[in-house]
Amino acid sequence: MNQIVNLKSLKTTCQACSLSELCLPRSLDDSEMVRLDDIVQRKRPIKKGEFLFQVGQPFRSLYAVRSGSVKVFLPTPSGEEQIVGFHMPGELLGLDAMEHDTHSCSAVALETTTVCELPYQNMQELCHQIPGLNHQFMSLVSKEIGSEHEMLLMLGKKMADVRLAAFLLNLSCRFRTRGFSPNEFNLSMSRHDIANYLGLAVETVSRLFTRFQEDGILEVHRRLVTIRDMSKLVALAEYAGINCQHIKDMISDS
Amino acid sequence: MNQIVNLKSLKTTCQACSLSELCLPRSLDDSEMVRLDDIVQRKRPIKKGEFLFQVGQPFRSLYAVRSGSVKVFLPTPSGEEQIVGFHMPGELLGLDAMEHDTHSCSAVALETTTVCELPYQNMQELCHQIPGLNHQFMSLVSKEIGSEHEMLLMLGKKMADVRLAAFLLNLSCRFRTRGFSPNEFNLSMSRHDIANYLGLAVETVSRLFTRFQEDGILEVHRRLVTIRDMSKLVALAEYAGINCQHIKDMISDS
DNA sequence: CGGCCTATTGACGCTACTCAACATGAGTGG
DNA sequence: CCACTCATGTTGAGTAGCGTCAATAGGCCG
Repeated sequence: MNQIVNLKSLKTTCQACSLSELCLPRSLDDSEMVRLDDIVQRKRPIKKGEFLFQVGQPFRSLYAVRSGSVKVFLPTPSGEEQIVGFHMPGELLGLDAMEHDTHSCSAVALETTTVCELPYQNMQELCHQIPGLNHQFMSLVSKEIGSEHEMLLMLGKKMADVRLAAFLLNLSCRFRTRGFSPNEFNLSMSRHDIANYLGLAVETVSRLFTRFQEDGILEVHRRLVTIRDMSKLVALAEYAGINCQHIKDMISDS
Repeated sequence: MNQIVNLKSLKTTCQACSLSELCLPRSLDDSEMVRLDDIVQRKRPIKKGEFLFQVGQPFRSLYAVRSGSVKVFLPTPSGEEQIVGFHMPGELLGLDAMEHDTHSCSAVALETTTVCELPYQNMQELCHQIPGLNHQFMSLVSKEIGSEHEMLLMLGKKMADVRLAAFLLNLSCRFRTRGFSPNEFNLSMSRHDIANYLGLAVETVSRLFTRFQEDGILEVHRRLVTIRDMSKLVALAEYAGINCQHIKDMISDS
């Protein structure tokens, strides 16, 4: 049964993909989408812990997450790692490798994950032929830079609770955009990963989760997070200077 | 006299520009460079403290720094700011605005600065016509993402001294690339800016500068920094996982 | 010369890290 | 099916690093 589903999803075209509005196909017409679809290589699902690419490997393709999630990190000489991002369906990976011809970071699946592979050479040619695709590509690249700016902002203004709040809100938004509940979701990453990403110790993250529960902000069971008081979470994150207007709008709408 | 020099530099073409190897013209042939040159608008110098663009303003152009330096920051609702980067000659600004049609950050000159304005519309067209330009553009964008990853790595691994060391090394490299001394340079930004950028308090930065002097690593007079012991600085920065191999090579060469 | 801004230095307190023990759940093999 | 192990997460105690507050020094400009 599972296999049938997987085979089916392997055949999914860009036209039929529910992520097309988030991903590269956005604003392409049918014939253009077919041409994009032609260069997309849909790979078999990769399991939790498998690498999509590793630092130093030759750069050939960009990847778009189709399902599951991926963490991207820089390994340090001391054998540790610094996570620079978590990627959800519809998001592009490997953008930092276009400068050189090798990957400057590694990407590993946090759960069973499927991706679309976009050979860079073909992408370049197609972007040349389809201005709309080029534009959308630049848009996604620009978005990546923007979200990293936001991350820098967060890491710059210390305060652990603010960082975690902003992180959770960010996830909440991204789940909502993808049609999932913004108030209840499963974290695909470990506490260790969260701590690493936010520049905190694991223990601090753990303590914050319990404190947020005591304050009635969250309910947490293992990796299942339920946001009980969105406004408190927003108030915390706003302290970091994160722009939460769209979330506030969402709250008042409901 | 000054005015004559300025007028002269205002007329500088991409072909004659000493930064062409760092900037967009790289790897373009003569005729292509002329076409790029045609769309470049060279603006009068902007003075220290003047804005190149501000958050919320409509996005029309990218900017390449020609001389001087620029700080880019996100203003927070609380009236503070988070600096996300300092830009030196040959570097592009405004990349994060391509997603929307408004700037998502502000850019202000740290000293008297000249920039080349690249109307985005024209850039897109020209990139379409000149694949080499498009490639170099993507390269610079990719480089931007890469350097922000490095920044995230630095802010993630705390330790104030390591951050400052990595920051100074980064500047040193960039000065060297531009033909200036990697061992002695003027900081165009205030201690306040450095602290903000590195996620530290001004006092901590100040204390670190004195400590680095006591340790014989630096000599600091106001904003003039002289690196006395590059290897110690590298040792500190490497602790952060910053890849310093190219700097080590440079040291052994000299 | 006086005012202002930037930078430095000192004293103190708090946040978050470290070390350590313990709890819980998942996966494995008998 | 249960006991075992390992990975993951939680909680506690102690501490160090860095931020905050405050005072002072030095440079720049009118």
